[in-house]
Amino acid sequence: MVRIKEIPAPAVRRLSLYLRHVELLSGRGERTVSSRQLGEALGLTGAQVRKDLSHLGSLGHPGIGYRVDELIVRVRRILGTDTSRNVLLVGAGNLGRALVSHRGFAKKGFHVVAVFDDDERVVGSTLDGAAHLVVRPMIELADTVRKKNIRMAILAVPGESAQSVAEQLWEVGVGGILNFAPVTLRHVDCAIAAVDLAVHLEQLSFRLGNSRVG
Amino acid sequence: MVRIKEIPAPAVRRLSLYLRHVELLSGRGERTVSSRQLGEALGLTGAQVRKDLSHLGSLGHPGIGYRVDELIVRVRRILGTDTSRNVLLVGAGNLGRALVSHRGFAKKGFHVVAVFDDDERVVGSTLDGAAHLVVRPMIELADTVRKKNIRMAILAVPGESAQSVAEQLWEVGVGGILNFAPVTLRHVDCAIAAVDLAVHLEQLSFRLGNSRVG
DNA sequence: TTTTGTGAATTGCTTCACAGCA
DNA sequence: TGCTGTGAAGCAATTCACAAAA
Repeated sequence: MVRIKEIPAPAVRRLSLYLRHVELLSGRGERTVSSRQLGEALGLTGAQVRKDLSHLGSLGHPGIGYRVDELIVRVRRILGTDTSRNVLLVGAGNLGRALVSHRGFAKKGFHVVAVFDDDERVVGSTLDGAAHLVVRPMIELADTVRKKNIRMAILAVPGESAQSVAEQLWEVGVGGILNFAPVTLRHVDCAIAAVDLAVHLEQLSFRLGNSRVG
Repeated sequence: MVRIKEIPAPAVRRLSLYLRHVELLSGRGERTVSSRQLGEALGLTGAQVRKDLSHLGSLGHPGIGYRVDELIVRVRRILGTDTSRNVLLVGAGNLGRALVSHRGFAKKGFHVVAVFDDDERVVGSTLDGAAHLVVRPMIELADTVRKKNIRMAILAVPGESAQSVAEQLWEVGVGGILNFAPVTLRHVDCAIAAVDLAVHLEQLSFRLGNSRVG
């Protein structure tokens, strides 16, 4: 069987950034962009950009650069954002509520269509700025995932419950989890993206402590 | 001149995760942990853990493992979180407000001590759950940074204003920016950590589209 | 000219495997 | 025996540099 060459993980991460910038250029009416310009905008070399984009197949035009509309279509298809997706949220705390109304998700075609929490003080309440969403108890998870064809979840619960909720998500067939809880999720065979907000500040702190910045 | 060996960036990222897990173990009353156990908890090999920790100097005890209290002290010192730090927030929107009350920051010793926004509809208002914080106009930025000895900022403004705000932060002497805006910040000589929430969902989407997950 | 795509060279990270200590 | 620290090997990613296309 012919296997499509794997795209290296660091390259996939950068694809999102290329897309983001090229969408910006498109909004400004730009028609083409060179690897050099794209790199410049993101703090990368042109060679890096070309190598990354070469994974999508031959797409650039020698002497011209890349056509922004072609690039957008191609990268979206690879990332799977050429079509919109339903997403669910578990954890209706401060962070969870902010994420539901985050405009960046909708802009990329991710729609939060269900919210779950097991705290009976919030179950049944609606969310500010998203009044169509009522917080549901976890017991309804399986049902909703099936009915709304949900494959991705945002996990914004306390660290103590994160592992257990992740296992529930996996059991009902969710294939990808964006985890905001400060724990490493184990033994769930999903794609997992972890965002520990405090860890990011910690990383900045490290770089401040060891730098010639300033 | 003798130069301290640089710690590779991927190793520094993992140090935060080691610390997080070892703090958990400490809370459970564990006294020691082996590289194997630590790796197991984070999905890494023991060799990886040992190599990473070897950058901190010889710290483990052959036949025993690592003592959790020693490890905590040592990693915190390297990351610069052995002492607490004042942080400011720019952007009092939904996300910004959620971040101010994020308990994970305080747990790691990061205290949001000032909030700025240039929308006159929010300047002067206080934040739920943090009533001591009044939203200030950007004009007061320089003054506050100096008075409160602030070196790190959280940037939660719309993409359109992010670059300009970042430049202001840099000009008043902020050395590290945690950027939630969906743009790449350029021409500011600060340490920058970027968290584009939509990009993380996009990465999950990619992995779902190309996987044997499930 | 300008700019791509890509092998080759290089750099950097991870894994291996084992000597040495407790 | 159990476990660390670390050179050496292996693997992966980045950068170089240039032929080819417009």
